Amino acid sequence: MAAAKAALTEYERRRLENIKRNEEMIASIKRKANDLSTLIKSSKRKPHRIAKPGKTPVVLRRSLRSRGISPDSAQETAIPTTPSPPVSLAKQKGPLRIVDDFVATLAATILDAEENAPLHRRVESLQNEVESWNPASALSLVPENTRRLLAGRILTVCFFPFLDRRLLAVGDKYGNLGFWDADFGESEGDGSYVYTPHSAPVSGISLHPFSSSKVFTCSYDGFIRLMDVGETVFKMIYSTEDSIFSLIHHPNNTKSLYFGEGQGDLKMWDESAGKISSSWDLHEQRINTIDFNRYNANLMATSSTDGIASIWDLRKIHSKKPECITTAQHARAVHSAYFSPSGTCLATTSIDDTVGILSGPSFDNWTTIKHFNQTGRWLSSFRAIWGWDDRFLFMGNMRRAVDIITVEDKNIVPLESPFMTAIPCRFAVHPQRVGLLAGATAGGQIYIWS
DNA sequence: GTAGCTCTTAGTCGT
DNA sequence: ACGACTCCAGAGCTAC
Repeated sequence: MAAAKAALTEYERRRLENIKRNEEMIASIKRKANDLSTLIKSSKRKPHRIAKPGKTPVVLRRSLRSRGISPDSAQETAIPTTPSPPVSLAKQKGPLRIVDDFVATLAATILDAEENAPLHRRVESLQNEVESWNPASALSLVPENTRRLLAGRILTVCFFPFLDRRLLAVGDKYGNLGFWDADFGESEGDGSYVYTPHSAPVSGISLHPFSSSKVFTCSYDGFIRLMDVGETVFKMIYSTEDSIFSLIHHPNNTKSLYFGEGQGDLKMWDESAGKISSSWDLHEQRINTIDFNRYNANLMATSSTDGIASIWDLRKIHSKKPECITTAQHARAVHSAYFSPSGTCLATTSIDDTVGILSGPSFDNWTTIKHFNQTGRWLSSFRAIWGWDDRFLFMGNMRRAVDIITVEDKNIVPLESPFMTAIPCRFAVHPQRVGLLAGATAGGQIYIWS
């Protein structure tokens, strides 16, 4: 009890600090972008649908092609044999400045939402809401909640934790980072913001736990970048020759950023020290996901293409090749391993066509659920994610549907919609709002069920 | 042990 | 409506 109270106080203290900082930032950004803002307000044109051909610079705005819009500039059509987006500035090391008319709007949205968000959603009220919630009847999709945001296959989706604003961050194959503000004002723009901080697939997005204006991304290009919307810059946090496949903040120790690099390495970047402070060789092949148990943040789960999902105790991984608490051995590559909301189960997804559930006091009880997971090479692999309690899992279905798995009886109900024109393969649940589920496709679309 | 080849698969875009 | 193109996933195979 005492610990929980202390944690809350710490949380509140940090939030108040952030709010103060954000106020200053908003003022600063609004000052800096005053001309641009008036420009936006006075025009009815839609953000990011306008070409700016011929502009050179450090602009990180996406090309039209990669946005899924046919290119109309002579420059681009002149090179029809180059299907991939133009060689991006994202390849260079060091910070990338964001030169964009609309980033001020995005920054103000994020900073405002963060400032106005209730200090803490009561866990109990969330639980009451969850108990009476039933996905099959509660989830529906309407056309306004679908959008093609990016051109490439989406690998990552992430909700901002705002109660009153449905804001998503999404990463695709081309290194694009897209934001979709589904509650954007009607008359101005369409709530889309697209940047290109990377030159290869964006494999992970992690928001700073106490400051949503700090968006960390990792990529196959070997970079970890930090989009600090308050400073309108993509900082470079870390770079390596290997690919980076997964990224997550430690939920309590917010200055620790864990990421999976190369053939099975897990590294920890220490924000205070500004360097890598730990490195372990946990797997034989790439680490696809990293997750922390929210009721015992010393427990960390990894999933790897080597066919193994493991649970580690951070207090006991001192050596270079540490021992794990439990492993789930799949027949083939494991694409995800996520702790359930209560922290008592671990759900794994493998292309051996099973979803595994580890449960029991020491996670030694193992059951599997059959599920077709052969996505092929053009779709992102399926990952079963938990809903808002331990009852349901959500994941993709090759028949253009969302599969809702009831863990208790292993029953699978597909959720279909005429507005779903492609197979959703990556998902995110809203951390604060029960019944808000986002799915993303290989064609760059996003769907928000509610 | 590993480098190299081959097959699978969905969706977009251009005609 | 159809065909070309995508192409850093993963596995199984062969050859060294």
